[in-house]
Amino acid sequence: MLNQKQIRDCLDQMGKMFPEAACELKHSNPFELLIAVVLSAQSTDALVNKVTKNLFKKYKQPEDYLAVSLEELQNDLRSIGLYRNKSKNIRKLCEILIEKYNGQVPQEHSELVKLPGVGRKTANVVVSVAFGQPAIAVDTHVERVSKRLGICRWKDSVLEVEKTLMKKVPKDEWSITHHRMIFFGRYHCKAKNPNCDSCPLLDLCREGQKRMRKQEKATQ
DNA sequence: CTCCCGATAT
DNA sequence: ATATCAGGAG
Repeated sequence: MLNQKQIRDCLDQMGKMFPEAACELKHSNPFELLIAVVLSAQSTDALVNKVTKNLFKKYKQPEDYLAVSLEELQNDLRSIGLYRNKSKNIRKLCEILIEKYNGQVPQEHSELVKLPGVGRKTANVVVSVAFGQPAIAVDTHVERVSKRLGICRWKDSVLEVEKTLMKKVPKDEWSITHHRMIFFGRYHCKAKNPNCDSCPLLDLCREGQKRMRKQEKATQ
């Protein structure tokens, strides 16, 4: 396991590698962000942005999602994948926003997670990105990077990963750290072919060193 | 735990 | 062909 100073070194290096790390889901208000994050489950930002470019022209407020048939919304979301669940969730979610929240996106994490299709990770992204509250959303990248580096244990749940990060990282750095880890995971410490060769964190990374040894063996 | 699911990279 | 993608619900 990495100690406090080693974790600090990791985060600083990630900051140098990706100084511009920020939310890549295109949106112009909290409602659009909420929709985009719900759509992003098990999909990619690039694909979500492609779909929302047209989607947000057609659907500007919660009422607009209820004004069309379920089939029409499904058609508009088809290319994202998981589109049946997502269509149904978004319709119900819009209904609740209108009935309970005056058509606005609630700012409280505890309220957000009550919405269909919104779990802990999605709520964390919304409060952090839309409302500036400190949060660490643990997605597939944050989880993989934390486990490879040894910030947490392999068997830890996503909630345990989040708790560890919240304990090890100062609260005023939660949001930026979360984005740096995402960028590091998405563009460098990738799931398939991580760039261990050119990784400034290699001396700190047990998984990276294991991979390098394996590579060494294979090229003999 | 399984299911939902199309697009993309490898 | 197969793994992976800003997960959530049953």
